[in-house]
This record gives sequence, C-alpha cells and structure tokens, in this order.
Amino acid sequence: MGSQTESGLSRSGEDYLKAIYALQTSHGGPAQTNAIARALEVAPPSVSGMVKRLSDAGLLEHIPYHGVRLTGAGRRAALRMMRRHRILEAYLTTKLGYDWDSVHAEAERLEHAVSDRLVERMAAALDDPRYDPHGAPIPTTSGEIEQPALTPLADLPEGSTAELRMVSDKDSERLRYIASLGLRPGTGFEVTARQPFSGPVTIRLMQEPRDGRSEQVIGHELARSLLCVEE
Amino acid sequence: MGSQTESGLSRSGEDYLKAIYALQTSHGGPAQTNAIARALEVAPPSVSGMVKRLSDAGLLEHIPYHGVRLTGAGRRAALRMMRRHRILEAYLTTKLGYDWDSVHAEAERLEHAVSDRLVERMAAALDDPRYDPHGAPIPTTSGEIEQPALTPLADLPEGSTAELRMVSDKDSERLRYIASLGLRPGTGFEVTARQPFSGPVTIRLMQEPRDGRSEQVIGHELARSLLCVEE
DNA sequence: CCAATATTTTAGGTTAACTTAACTTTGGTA
DNA sequence: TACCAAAGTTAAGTTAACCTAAAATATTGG
Repeated sequence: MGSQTESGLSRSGEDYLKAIYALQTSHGGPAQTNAIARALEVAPPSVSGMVKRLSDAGLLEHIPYHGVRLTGAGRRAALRMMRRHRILEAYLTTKLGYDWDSVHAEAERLEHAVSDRLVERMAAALDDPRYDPHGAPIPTTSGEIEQPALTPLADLPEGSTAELRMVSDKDSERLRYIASLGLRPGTGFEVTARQPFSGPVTIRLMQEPRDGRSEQVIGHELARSLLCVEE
Repeated sequence: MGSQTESGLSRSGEDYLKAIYALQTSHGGPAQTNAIARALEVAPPSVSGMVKRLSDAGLLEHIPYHGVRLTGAGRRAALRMMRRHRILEAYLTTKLGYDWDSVHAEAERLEHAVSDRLVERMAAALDDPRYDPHGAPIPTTSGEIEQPALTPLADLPEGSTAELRMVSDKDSERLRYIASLGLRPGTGFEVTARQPFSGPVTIRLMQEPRDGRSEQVIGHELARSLLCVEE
C-alpha cells in the first residue's frame, strides 16, 4: 500500500481529518462537504471521493447530502495530527529560531512525515509543552485536549481588562502584523474603546512595548481572531 | 501540480535520483534499469516510467537499453537530497538522542518534507557538520562532496593499523552489532589476522572497550562495509 | 407548496506511481 | 553466425487524488 505516513492514512487523508475536526468543533454539527472543500482548497467532488475512502476506513460517519462526522477513531487520528503539528511548531520556534509567522507552513509538511517517536522526543526536549507558539492547546498522547473558554477581543466590553491567550490565524502577514503591535499570547491589555457596527477596537497594552505605542486600534476581523480571557 | 517537495520533484523522483547517484558512483558507468529497480524495491517497468519522467525534466540522460546517467542538474538534485538526509541524521543523533541504527529510517522520510531553510538551521545548530553519524561526508550547499579514499576492512593487510572512518550499511541490526563490538567512526585498531577465501578478519581495538573484549572477529561481508584509513 | 437556488453526488477524465504479462534488444557463445 | 538468456521496454490495468460537467437532492422564499 502507498500510505507512507505511520498512521496508515495518506497525507491527504490526514489533512481531511484535521479539517473536519476543526469544522465540527467550530460549528457544533456535522461538517459539510462544501465547507471541507473550501478549507482544503479542493473541488467539492474531491471531498466526496475522500469521504468515501475515510468512511470505508471507519474514521467518518457519512450521511449523504447531510455531512460528515468523525467517529471515535477519526477524532483520535485528528487529535494525533494536531499534537504533531503543535509540538513541531513549538519545537521549531523554541529550538531552531523559527518565528510564529513562518512555523505553520513547515509544520504542515513535517506533520505527515515525523514518527510518533520523534514527536515525543521533541515534546520531551521541551518538557511537554501545553501550548503551541500561537497559544493553541496541545492534545496529549492519549487524545485529550484542553478547551479553554476564550473570548474574542471583538466581543470584550469597553473598559475590561484582559490577556491575549491565543491567535487563531495562520496567515504569515497577519501574524507579523499582530506581533508588530506588541501582541502575543500572554500580553495583558485594557479595552479603551469599541466602535459599533463591527468597527475597530482600541486597546492599551499593560506593558509599554519597545516602540512606545501602547495604544493600538484593531480592526474587527483581526479582533475576532484574538482570543482572550477577561481578568 | 502534485509535487509537494520544494524541489518540484515527487518524493519518489527524489529517491530515484539518490539511488542513481549511488549506483553511478559505486560502479563507474551508467546506472542500469534493473539495478535501480533492485535498489528501490520496485519492478523494472516502474523504473522505465520514472526514467522517462526524469529525463523529460532534464535530470537524466537515458540511452534506451543502455542505462541512465545523471545530468548536471540531476547530480545537483541528488547531492541536495544527500545533504538533507545526512544533516537530518546528524541533527537527530546529536540533538534528539537518536542512535545511529535507528536514525536512517526517520531521515529517509523527513528528507522529502523539510525545507531548505530548516536543513540549514539544523546544520547551523550543529556548526556545519562535515560527516553524518555513520561517517559519510555531507555535501555542501553548493553541491561539493568530499571523496575520502577509504579501504574496506576486508582489504587491509594483516598487521596493519587503521582507523574506522565510515560504515556503509543502513541495516539497523547490523549497525547495532557493529556498535556492540566497540566499533564506530574514529575507532582505531590493528588487523591481527586475516583468513583466506573471503574468511573473517581479526582485529584488536586500540582502546579497550568497556566490556573488555578488545579482540574481535569480523565476517567478510561485514568487513566490506567498514571503510577505513590505514595509518 | 412549489420553484429557484444552493449543496452534494455521480459520471467521466487526468496524472503519478505502481503492478504483471508480453514483446524487443543486446551481447556472449556454441 | 545464429541463437538464447538476460536486460529493458511497451502494453494494459490498478489505486489515490485530483479535476470539470452534469445530475440529483435539499432548502428556502414567495
């Protein structure tokens, strides 16, 4: 067989499982074919084909025309991929000088190639990290994952004090921009203003950044990907 | 295109180039279809197919029924793969506790997935190593490779003193066995006896190993893969 | 509640990489 | 020198993963 991946799945199959997990988690229900296609940038019929293969392998439950749901085995496989990806990101940034904006692409390719053994050695070298460089929780080897209750910056009330915990965006340029504002997981701030009608949010950083601009105006879309805890 | 590898080649294509390089280097002439098939454990017609694709890409020169020779671009691509593989092996053993007997398989998969950038960061983290854990020279980024003039232990005269420099075997069990004899790149020894008719060689290690057995008898086949410099 | 629209699947086609079976070429020797 | 075995190629078929176009099903608004 031409699997080549340790999991017995194809690289592509592993990507589908991750995408389906993410879709299922964000919207509660089953993942729709079109949504999967959009997430993976393939045509909808390609999804039908892969869904067929993954269902046959017992990783998905497929109700035709109504979407797809991970089985226990499917969810475990998806979480295993997320663990690999996030351990890799953590390792590459901590030990090999990668920035948080460039590490995603590298991990995306490596996650299909590393052995479980290597992943665990990297994890051990980092003392079993719990979060990746973007603040995303790393699933354990047994498939548990923390579900932190986070609020998007866009939803925080004016006057509140909060800490940025996680950035749910993979785009390099946006990540570089966020970092340039002095924001990264762990940064504390106060919401000093909120414009209505999906307008921008203004925050003041608790610790003045090097360049001195402690007040920042952040567009609505970006503010939706900055996940925080109120304090 | 479905290349997925940084080089623009398929994983499989990269493997063919490495194999062809190795065959061309060991026997002087062009690499034969059957030999490539044997090295990669595929059927001969698969080789014909890939040779067609790689020739079309300008990496090989193919004279039908007479074998295959790497072009300049092909040789460069092959050396690039060897650099990746060997840097990976060096990194995994030095930084992540891999043994020389288990590192080959891991590197074999990763070499197709890592970016050039990551390879160079690993190289830098190791201070640009010149040899991999088996003593094989690591090609430079510009595609130069040292050609050390080494003699197989099997060919050393009785009474000579030599140093093991490189082990040209990838098999885990054999590597573990070699290590258990107290042999690794850098080990000095004296050839105390040689049996005729492809018989075993007896050596005495310069530095007595922990378990005290400084005399070792080594079969002919194994002795052919232990590459040494006489002193 | 039915028609328009959106979603999904089926049908049919492509490419890469593999396979086995059958044919062709090469080169050494009787 | 003609022949035969080994080496190599072509032919035809498989599987995975993609595609476009067309058909089927679901949803929703008038």
